[in-house]
Amino acid sequence: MSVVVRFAPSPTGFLHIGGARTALFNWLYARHHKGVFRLRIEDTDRQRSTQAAIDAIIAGLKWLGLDWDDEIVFQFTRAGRHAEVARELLTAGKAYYCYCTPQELQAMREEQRAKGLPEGYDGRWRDRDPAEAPPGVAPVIRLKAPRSGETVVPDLVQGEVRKANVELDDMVLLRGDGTPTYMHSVVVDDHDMGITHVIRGVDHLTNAFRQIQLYSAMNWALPRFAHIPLIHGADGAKLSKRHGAVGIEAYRDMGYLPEAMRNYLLRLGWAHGDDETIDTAQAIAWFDLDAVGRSASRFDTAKLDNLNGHYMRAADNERLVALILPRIEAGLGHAVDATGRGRLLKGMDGLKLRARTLVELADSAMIYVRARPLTLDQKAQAVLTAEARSTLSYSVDMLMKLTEWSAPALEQIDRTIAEQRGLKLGQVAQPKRAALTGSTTSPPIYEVMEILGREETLARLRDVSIG
RNA sequence: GUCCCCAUCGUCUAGCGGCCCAGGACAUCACCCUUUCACGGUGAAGACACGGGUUCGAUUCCCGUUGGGGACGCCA
Repeated sequence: MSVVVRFAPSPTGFLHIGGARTALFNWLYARHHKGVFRLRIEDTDRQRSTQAAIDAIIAGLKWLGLDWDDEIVFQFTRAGRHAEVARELLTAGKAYYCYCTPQELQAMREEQRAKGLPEGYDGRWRDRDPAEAPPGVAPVIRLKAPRSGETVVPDLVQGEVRKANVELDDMVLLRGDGTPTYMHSVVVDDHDMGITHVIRGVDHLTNAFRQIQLYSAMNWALPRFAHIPLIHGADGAKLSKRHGAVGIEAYRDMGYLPEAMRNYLLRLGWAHGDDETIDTAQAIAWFDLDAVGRSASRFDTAKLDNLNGHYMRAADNERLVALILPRIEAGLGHAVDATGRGRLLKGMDGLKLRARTLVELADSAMIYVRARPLTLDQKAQAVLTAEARSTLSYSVDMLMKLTEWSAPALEQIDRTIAEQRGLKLGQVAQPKRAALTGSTTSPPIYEVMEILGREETLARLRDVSIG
């Protein structure tokens, strides 16, 4: 049997971390088994579904590099089919009209809770004659679920989870206005789309019981279920707006690489021995559901940062420059010219070794494109004492005589100066760093000088030297 | 409240009865490398929630307690 899985988000918000991980697991499972990964937008809630959310979800998946097969299925367009199945059930006596008003149901729940009973619809219209229907109430169609015995979810991750049927009530298939509920559409669509494996968050586990009852009523073969654990915030609570970034695109904006995100998300709830850095090709080769754990995990930015640093170091320099250029130009207030771009490209090797996010990378890259005179930060100013500035002006003289403008030659000059003046190399180099970058930390300063070029280097040095 | 699930270092996890006085990674600390900061290297500190069983032997199996999470909509 070839594998067909789906990611089925509801377009009521952006693609959050949990959804992204669910999508990733589905995608990996499909790719590993050479199956099909489908995307279905669950937009049956017309009030809350928005085009903006659909766009955000699609953009998020694309950014993460999770490509889906076939056309996207929009659940709402299938409402006719959903109603058809509900009517079929009605005809077969496996579903019935329920005329309860929302207020009535509300009162029912309150009473049950007060008595400590499990909450749910009590089935009062199950066998009642529709002739007794109160006027003016548009009935819903409910599934006539079994009242005894138990329903079992055979789950690839959770094992066999069982629940007594008395705990389950007759779920609504079609609303009073004739539109299908989520519970009903999911089953019909998964069946019609030939879904073989339903991989989703454990928050859907209890839904699975009711959905299985519907599969049984229709005599449809059950898909395999795999309910994966949830991702919590650093404080252990459910991921929410309080934790800052919620949408996956926020992580893109914070400067994370999609491959780093994939690797990080993969390791949340799934492991392959002691392996940590797992690229996508390796993940596809290794991923399977049997290695998915059952306990929830917390989102840890520090580890994401570390992984991101790793993938940035491995990333192509041209790609990195392209990624940070918009941010750099925004900071500058104007476009970066060819000279600047050339410097950025040459500087990448030194820069990317020191950054954990693209934002940090862009910030540190500013040293190559900033206009003179540079603004010096506090520490840089402290380094540039009168003595340091005079040493600097001496080095300007030395540098002007230099014929070969290369990092090794530039370093040799400072070694000579240090020796002449009885200073440590750092005492000569650090003022240069301050003058050339406006800061006390940067890539190796001779590398910076080489990339900046003779003219720019000398100009920046003169800006702060004395004499 | 009812039902379901979970429980190894601060975090992510390995472990599927003896190889474990528990391994790796991130974070932390120290040292090395070094013109700064990183990277890299070496090392340190750091966990089987608790209580009962089962067993010759439990982190691993069973029960309970505690703690955490999830679900209880004509939302998805």
